[in-house]
Amino acid sequence: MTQIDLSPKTCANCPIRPRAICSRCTADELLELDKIKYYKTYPAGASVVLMGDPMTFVASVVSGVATLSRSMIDGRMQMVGLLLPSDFIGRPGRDKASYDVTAVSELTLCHFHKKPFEKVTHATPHVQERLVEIALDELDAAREWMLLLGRKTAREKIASFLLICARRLGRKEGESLHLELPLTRDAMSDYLGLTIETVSRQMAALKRDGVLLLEGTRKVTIPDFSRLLDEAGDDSDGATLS
Amino acid sequence: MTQIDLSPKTCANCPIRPRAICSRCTADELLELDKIKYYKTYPAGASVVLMGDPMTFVASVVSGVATLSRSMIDGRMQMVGLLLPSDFIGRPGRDKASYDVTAVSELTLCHFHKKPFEKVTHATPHVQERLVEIALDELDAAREWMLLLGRKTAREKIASFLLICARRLGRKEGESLHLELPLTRDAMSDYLGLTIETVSRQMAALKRDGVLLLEGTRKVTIPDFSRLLDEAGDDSDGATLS
DNA sequence: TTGAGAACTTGATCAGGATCAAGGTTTGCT
DNA sequence: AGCAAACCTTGATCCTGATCAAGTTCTCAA
Repeated sequence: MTQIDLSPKTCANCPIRPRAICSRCTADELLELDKIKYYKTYPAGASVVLMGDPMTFVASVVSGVATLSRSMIDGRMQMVGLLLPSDFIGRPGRDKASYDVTAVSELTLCHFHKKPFEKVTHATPHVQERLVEIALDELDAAREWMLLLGRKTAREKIASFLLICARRLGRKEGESLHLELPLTRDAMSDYLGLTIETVSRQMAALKRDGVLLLEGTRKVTIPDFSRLLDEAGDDSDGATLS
Repeated sequence: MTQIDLSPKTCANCPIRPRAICSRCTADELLELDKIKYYKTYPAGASVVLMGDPMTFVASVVSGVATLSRSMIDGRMQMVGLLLPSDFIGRPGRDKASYDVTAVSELTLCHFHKKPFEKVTHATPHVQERLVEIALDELDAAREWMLLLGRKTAREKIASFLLICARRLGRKEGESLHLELPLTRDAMSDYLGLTIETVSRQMAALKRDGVLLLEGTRKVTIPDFSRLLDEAGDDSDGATLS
């Protein structure tokens, strides 16, 4: 019988997400999933799927960054989700993609063919439960984003974006916090419902006001996290760093 | 053994949504659900739950209209969901409300205590599957809304809102389509990320341009549905009326 | 029927962010 | 190293939708 690969890497690639589920999956289930998985790497800028495409797989992000977006006929577009390592891609029970999925940096995905994946997970309530949880997490993020898009000023939008990045990508170092932005200014504008010029100007303004330090264009240092929280205008109990 | 009430009303009140699921629920499951359900009516304007409140129930809308919203400390608020009859309220597996839920008109809900509800549904994959589906539907709606909030003009926002209402509440009558708006101008502005004045002006403009007819302030007639589709700037294959 | 409050409309002015335009930096390829 | 392309910044101007300010029309209860 084949040895099941339970190294951290494999575990992180379980499309039902890291630890939480793996700890509840039986060896048989893991073996089944192992048989149907395959890795694929996309260059920066590549399209993973287009809206309306048949979705024949689910996947999880191993490394790199991807975005979900919707666009209008005239070219206006809005990013509706940001996918970082360990995030899940796919719509159990749905046949067609509802958004464009694009690799923003070089992107490696761990794919699972959808049919066999669904067969494995279909009758296992703990996996279904995890899928509900994933969907609700995404829903919360989307609704948080609706507040941002509908009601926040440009400056607050930028601060909120930095906050999200800081929570997921930041590493603390004494009082201050370092992170590398996963998106270009252009992609940020798509995410925030702004133009690239406004993003650039507001970044400059936050720097001028000492909310952040910039090294080059992507490396950000936040000297005072609570200051950033204020700027984001956030209601949520986000005083803690995850 | 008590007679299980399978009248349309009860079926429509199954929080896992009407027919689709009930047809797959066993008699025992339905009986269990029946035991733990209770109805409650809220006057217009009443708060059903506030963000952060412990959620001790799930429910479905029997009649009336409710809204989900998030607000900022300074009072700015954004509606993040609209609940019409047959819609589901609740977050399986979550303890606290993530949004405010407010009755917009007189609202009747069919409640289920959460603990026993989860006990009934916990080990039944077909219910879990349905819950995934519900969550994904809401996610699609939220992301569609993100495009609206981030990229559409005021006029397009109004048209899109009318479109949504038309799809769910409209009744056809020859070429044209009648509907009664479920929200006040004020609530519309909260939904669309606009001010009440802008909503009023754009409604007037659409009327002036013959996209809609108004009888009083809530009764709308759409003489040409495809015209409305154009105005909404929608990409989706919405040529059909559900 | 009348009156009070809520809901809605309309107008004038203002401002935040978009648009247009030009120049500067970084990155990666040969 | 040198060049082109992509990426980013900054400035000037414009325009959509916000804000401020009256009015008008509904709704409903006494």
